[in-house]
Amino acid sequence: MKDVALRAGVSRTAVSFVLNDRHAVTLSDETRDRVLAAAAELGYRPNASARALAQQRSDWYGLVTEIVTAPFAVNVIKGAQDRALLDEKYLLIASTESDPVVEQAAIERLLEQRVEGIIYAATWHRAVTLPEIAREVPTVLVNCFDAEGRFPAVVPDEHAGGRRATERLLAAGHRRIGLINLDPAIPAAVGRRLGYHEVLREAGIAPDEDLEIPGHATAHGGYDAASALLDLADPPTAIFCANDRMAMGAYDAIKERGLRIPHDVAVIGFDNQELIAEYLRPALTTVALPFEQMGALGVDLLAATIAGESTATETVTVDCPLLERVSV
Amino acid sequence: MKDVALRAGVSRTAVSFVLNDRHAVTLSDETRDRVLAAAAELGYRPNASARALAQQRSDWYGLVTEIVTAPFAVNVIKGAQDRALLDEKYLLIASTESDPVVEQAAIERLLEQRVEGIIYAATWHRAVTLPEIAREVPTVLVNCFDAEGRFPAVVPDEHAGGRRATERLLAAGHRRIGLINLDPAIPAAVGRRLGYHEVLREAGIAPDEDLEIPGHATAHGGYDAASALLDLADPPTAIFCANDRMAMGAYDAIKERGLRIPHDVAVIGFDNQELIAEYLRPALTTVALPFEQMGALGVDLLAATIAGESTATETVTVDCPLLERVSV
DNA sequence: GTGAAAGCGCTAACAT
DNA sequence: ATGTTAGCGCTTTCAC
Repeated sequence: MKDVALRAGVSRTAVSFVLNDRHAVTLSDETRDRVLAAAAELGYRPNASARALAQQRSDWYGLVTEIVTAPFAVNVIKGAQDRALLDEKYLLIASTESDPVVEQAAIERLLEQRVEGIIYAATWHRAVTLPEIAREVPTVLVNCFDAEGRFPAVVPDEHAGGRRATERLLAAGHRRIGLINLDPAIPAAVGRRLGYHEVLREAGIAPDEDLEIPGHATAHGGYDAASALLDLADPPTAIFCANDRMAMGAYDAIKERGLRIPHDVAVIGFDNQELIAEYLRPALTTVALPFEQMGALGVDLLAATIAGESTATETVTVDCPLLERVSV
Repeated sequence: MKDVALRAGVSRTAVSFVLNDRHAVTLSDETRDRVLAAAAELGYRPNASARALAQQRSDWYGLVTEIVTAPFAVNVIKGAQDRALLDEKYLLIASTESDPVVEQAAIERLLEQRVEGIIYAATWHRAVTLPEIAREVPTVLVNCFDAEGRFPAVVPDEHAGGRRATERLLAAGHRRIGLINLDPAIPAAVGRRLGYHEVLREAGIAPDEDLEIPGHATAHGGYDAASALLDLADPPTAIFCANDRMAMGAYDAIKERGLRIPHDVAVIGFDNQELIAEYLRPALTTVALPFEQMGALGVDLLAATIAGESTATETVTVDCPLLERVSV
């Protein structure tokens, strides 16, 4: 920076002002141009650490997540990263491996880097408990929530998603709609099922216990559950699978019986796991979990929290859009 | 830090030494303990920026990749991150969106953060040309290579992978083996095909042009190609699909004809795209692209390059292991 | 509009 | 074994 000042024939102060677009003092355009030219010629590149030190502000957010398993995580990261960049904030990504010890160490590292806040993202919607040190800095939850509501959070609207899927099937003329659900203990299963019931009732259809199976959340589980459903004396003409992997298995069960999708049996999924939903034949209509958007909203919420514009316990609910393909 | 020194009743120098495990000077264990205790009590946390400034060393590597599309990217990130952590280096992840402008800006940002080196990872194996500024700092390529060989790189051994898949099919007794390949212009297609030919010839089987189809790299493409293959007068008894998505489509074509996998037709894939390979029914035997390992090796290579232990143009080739499931 | 000067938190000679 | 001291590159206040 000294070199730039020298070359432009001005003070370091002036350089600093120009480079940071400060208008506290007025600089002539000519001076500005000279400084900028000098910086360009010298290939000057500000040193982020020095700036962070001087300003006592890192311009970083930390994003902690179980990066391992999840194609989902990458979408949250992307959404958060893009949004953060708009504010010229950068994302430090730390993975927890779903291991409390690793997690603690990861957060510790973020704090050493003096992140201004933390976004804690889960790969499936659930309650989490953060290690105490996460409180040292503003923290928001994405796709998860604090059991005691101590952190702001952004979560998907499972309930509305369940409604949406069911409504779509109803709109296609189905009246006997099966539900292959997830582990009944998790928020996704509860919410989606609730929406399903609600919509059925509103349509004057009494939910039929036989049509609901809490499946094992894999293709195999979906296959087994769909087989059971299809072998019913009065089988459903449509199946709402609470995730795409199970829908994948359901496809096999349906095809095995010589039935056609969607002609004989309509299928609707949940998650929009693109590799599956898009490439299944026929392509799967499904309700999307908007991870990217959740990541972006997480950053928004974090920024608001840091700015003190958000109540400590605000929960943002985000809509799960329906992706129409051809399985309904 | 001053506070810690004060509390421990020693100099800041001593604190710095203890905290950094320096043995240049010998400190009594008692002093060490006192310092450590004071640091713990005060909840002292070193400031990474300050340290980076003072040491002129950031302890960071930059990882640039097209984070968007790829479930693959996440594995490279994981491998690189874990490996970097072993050296107490951290990863700054920047996404390019496959857009040169974004890419340039991303690298610029990394350089401002004074990363010590850059790992440039592609989501599919190909030649790339890096922006000039990437040369300002040691850079290695992962899953891609510089057309002019100016950067060290780690790439998968497509050729060996092609051999491995073909050998597996041969071992299962197949003699008529179809190949549904990728776009013939890309390294993956060239290498895998080469391996396939080689192994066939070694087994005394003349490659049959009819059995080779350059497919469109989607489930649809795989379906079409497999259909063509199966409708041949003398159809293959096994199909080597150059990626798992096409294998997914091939499954449909096979099942549609009332044939069973692997009994009537064996299928082997490539990529080990877990969502597909694992959940397909029957689960797909496939050759894995070891992204995680490539990420780790990328970090190794970068470390070596920085240390001056690597020739500028070294290319590390990494093996693609066979994952046995049940489709062969 | 400019320049001097202090300071951000830490490291590392060097002298003691 | 400990203290002193001079930076690292930048920001920011203040007097000019």
